[in-house]
Order: sequence, then structure tokens, then C-alpha cells
Amino acid sequence: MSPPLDAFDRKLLMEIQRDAQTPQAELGARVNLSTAAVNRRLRRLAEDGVIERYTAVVAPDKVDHPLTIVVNVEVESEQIDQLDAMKRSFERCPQIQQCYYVTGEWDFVLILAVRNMDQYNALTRELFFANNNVKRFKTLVSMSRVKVGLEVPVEPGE
Amino acid sequence: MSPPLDAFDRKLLMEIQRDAQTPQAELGARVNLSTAAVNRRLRRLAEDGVIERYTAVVAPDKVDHPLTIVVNVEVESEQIDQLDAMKRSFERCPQIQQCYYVTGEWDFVLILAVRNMDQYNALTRELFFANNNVKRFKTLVSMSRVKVGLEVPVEPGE
DNA sequence: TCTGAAAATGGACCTTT
DNA sequence: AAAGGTCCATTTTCAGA
Repeated sequence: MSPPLDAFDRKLLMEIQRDAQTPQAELGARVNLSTAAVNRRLRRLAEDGVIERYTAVVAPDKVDHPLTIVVNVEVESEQIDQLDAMKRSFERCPQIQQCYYVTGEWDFVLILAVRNMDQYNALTRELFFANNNVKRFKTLVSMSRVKVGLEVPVEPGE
Repeated sequence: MSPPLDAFDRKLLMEIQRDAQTPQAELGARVNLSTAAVNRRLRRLAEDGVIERYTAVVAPDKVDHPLTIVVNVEVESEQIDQLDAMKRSFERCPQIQQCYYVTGEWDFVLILAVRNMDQYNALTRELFFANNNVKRFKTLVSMSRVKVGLEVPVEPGE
């Protein structure tokens, strides 16, 4: 189906993760390919789902969402349909940037961007208190976003 | 310095968070603005740091990093220089996508993308066991990435 | 807001392996 | 066949009037 990534693909992925606006000609110069070849590869990487999407990263504090909050959630029941319903409610909530279903002491880890504590408290009621499949949750308020990104390491290899 | 965002800015930000490749002409059609106006606004938003950067989101499993791991870390000492050193070591580690310094039971929350458990164990040694300012850490392995993004809600308001 | 130049993208076509 | 390169048309960006 999708051929394995070669060294060119990997370099391109590293570059466009750092800056998706780099012109294809510039990318070509960096990896030693013609712009046409770069163009073809990028299109293929997108078609194959290696590149999921292109996005602008917005500074939360500049758009009045200065508060980052991490929430651990434990559920009552791990029945599939219960879990699915919960996942959907998390997906739908715009303030939830990320939701991971995890093993261990907790079942979900959420990352939220909110306007203030009032908004978080309101969400807390909607998402957790109103949901009787939530056994307990723990709030960790972020004082500093030390590193924030979605970059995946792409080794030069092969 | 930077004038507050108006309704046009907000709509544009929503759009380009969803798809940063949307042509400015198309954006203009959606928000009811000429392409030139869109162009000026996007440039200004970037200059003002509202748009931090443009990036391609890569599927971790397609580049051999199928494992997402959340780690909670508690430190021994919260002395500034100790903390700074720790933050820098987290920033430098390419497998660490995100690092939040938080209040509460834990001091740091990390999100990692790794190739496999062996790689995680190795990182664990470098980052935690080799650092005597790490009191303890807890690993939460993600079984499913329910929602992953950095989108910040930008209300239509103003 | 409109117009036009410059830049970037992406297809056609030919060549190499 | 699969992938690269060159060339060219189209699209997009972006500045000046």
C-alpha cells in the first residue's frame, strides 16, 4: 500500500513539522531534490496519512485562554458503550485539546485550554459531575507551558 | 501594541487552526473579506505572535512512534536553578512533545511519543533515574489517542 | 478594494534506473 | 514501473495605487 519512507521523506517531514510554510523550492534545496519531486512527495505523504493535516498553532493567552489544565479521570465502568460515550463528550468539548485513554491508576488524561477558573469549574460540572460514570478526577493546573507541540521524532535512518 | 482581535480575526484563526492550507481567497469568501484583507490580517496575527507557527501534524504510528505515554514527575527540590535545568532537559528531548509545570500532587506532566517500551525505558533512565532531583514518577501508557490537537477555542465574540 | 507583479504550486512530458 | 528533472500553466500571495 504505502511504501516505506526513505531518507528524503524523513527529512521533509522534519522540516515541515518545524515550519509548514517553507516553500517547496527551499525544501528541495535542503534535502537535495527538485521542487517537483518535493511536491510529489508531500502530496503522497498527505494521501498516505503520514501528514495528517496542516495547522496554525495559536498562542492560547493571546486569545484569552491563558489557563492550561491537566485532568486525570477515573471511570466507574469500562464498558465499551460507556467509554465511547465519554470519549465522544470529550471530543466534542472545544476546550479539550487532547484526550488520552490510558492504563494504570487513571483512565483518561485530558489537556484543556480555558479562559479562567470559572470556565473550568463550569466544564467540570458538565463533563464530570453530570456524568455518573466518572468515579473521580484530579485537576493539575499548569503554571508554565514548558514545551508544547505535536512533533514526532523522525530519524534520518533508511 | 497589538490591537484586540475582532470578529474577522477570530474567524480566520478558527479556520486556519482547522486547515492552515486554505487559500486566502477561500478564507476571504468564508469570512467575507477580500483576499488582500485576509493577507494583511494573517501577517499581522503572525507578527503579533497570535499565530505562533505553522506546522504539519504527522501521524506518529506512520513514522514508527506508535506509543504515546503520559508521565507525571515529582521533584525533590523546587529551587529555580534545579527546575530550570530539568525544564531544559525535557525541552531538549525530542520524544517529549509536551511538558507542563503544574501545581498539586505532581510537578511536571510530560507527553511522549516513543517507538517502543525499550526506548521509553532508556529515556526513563536518562531523564529520571540519572537525575537525582527526580523524587518519583508515574507512567501512564496511552491505549488510544482519543483526541489530539493544539487548537484553542476562539469565540466569535467581540 | 482593485490590479498586477512575483512567488509558489502542481501537471505534462521526457529521461534514468 | 517508479521516481527524478525540466519546463510551463495555473494558482496564490502580497505590495502599491
